[in-house]
Amino acid sequence: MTKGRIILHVDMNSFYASVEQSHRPELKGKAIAIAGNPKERRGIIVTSSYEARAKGIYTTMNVGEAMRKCPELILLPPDFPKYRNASKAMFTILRSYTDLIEPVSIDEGYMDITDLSSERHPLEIAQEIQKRIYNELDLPCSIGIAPNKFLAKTASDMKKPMGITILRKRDVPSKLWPLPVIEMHGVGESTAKKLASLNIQTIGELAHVEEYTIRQALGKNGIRLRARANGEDVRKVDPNSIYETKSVGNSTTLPIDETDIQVLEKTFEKICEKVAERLDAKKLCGSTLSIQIRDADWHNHSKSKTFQNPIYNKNVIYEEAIKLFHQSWDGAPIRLLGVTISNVFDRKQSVEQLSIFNFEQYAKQEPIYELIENIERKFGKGAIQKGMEVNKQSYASKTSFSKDFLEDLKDIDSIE
DNA sequence: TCTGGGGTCCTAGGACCC
DNA sequence: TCTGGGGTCCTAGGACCC
Repeated sequence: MTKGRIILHVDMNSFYASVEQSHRPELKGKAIAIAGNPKERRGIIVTSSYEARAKGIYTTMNVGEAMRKCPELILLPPDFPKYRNASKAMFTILRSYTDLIEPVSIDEGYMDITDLSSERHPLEIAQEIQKRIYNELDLPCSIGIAPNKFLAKTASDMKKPMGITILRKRDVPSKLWPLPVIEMHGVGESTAKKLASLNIQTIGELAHVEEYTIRQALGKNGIRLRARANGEDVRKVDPNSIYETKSVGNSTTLPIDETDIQVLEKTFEKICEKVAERLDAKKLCGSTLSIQIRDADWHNHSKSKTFQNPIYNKNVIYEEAIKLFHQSWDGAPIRLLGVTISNVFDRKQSVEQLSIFNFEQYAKQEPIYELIENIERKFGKGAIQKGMEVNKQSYASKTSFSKDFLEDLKDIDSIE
């Protein structure tokens, strides 16, 4: 029997819009929205104030349409550094209570306050946190208090803005079960449709569905959703999850559905540069590269390749991305292009994982001396000169460095 | 209501190994 | 010569979330 936990979910209310209003008080009480460039088709509403929402403005809405619907709407371009600062300040307040904090996005996070609750009532703690975020940062938030993450998240959603909601396990039948299943986190349009075909409309009906039935329809995910519908969730609050990046990507919607290869290649160049920049900032590299293509009808295609050695250099990423693109593009107009590096890990570890097979990929990214140094650090001094042998199981064969190899190294030097 | 850009996790089939 | 079952890795695509 595991001990019961007390989890808070802190959710900032219309975060970007609230940050703007806190910086410019004259915007308070007005319909404002953070949006991309209205002249471009990718100009959409990212966040809007509650005043704007009251007039029918919602996230992903096209800016042009939003202005038609609400002519007095004040549009602001996103200012991410500003939002990141506000986010940091918010988490600093949370961290003054416990280190058991798991940020899930820029504007929300979980706290495990089990150990604090022996001295103070959780509600009192939540009230103080909410008050501090409001008084010190001038930002509203909602907080959910529950025995697990799912219920805490659900609770924080129940009263907005500036709400605090307690959701106990015993409240599940009365408060959760009557709600339509689409309200549940983890249930989107597609899952709701499948559930509807099983005659499941409410969370209560999902909670009581037969195991075999739900597994047939939704697999492992169905079993998990059913557990959540019963208020069960065993996930721990994990403070390290933010440090465990799985992938780094960048994508862009083109101004028009594009077929011009020169424009597409230029776009890839920019995207790859951004990906490389962000990998640099995080000191990461990754062994899998994928490209995304979205066509005019919103059909997505992806092509990916996994390399023996990790990549991170912008030129290498670009070269390989273009190769994948030419292998998969049929010439149809393209709406969106994207590039993602996954299977990422710390660049320091890349020496450890350095494979001599197909190592040119790696060599192109490293100044020549650093490469030799890395190889010798891993395989011992003089390894290259000796023409060492490396056994690679998956190929069940051996290879060795030769004089030719060393000649090749010289050429690689010319690559920036 | 016609949809940006950042992600995560899951599934299913095929290749390959033991 | 024809055959099983388990495990891992890779690829393509889908669903979901903020």
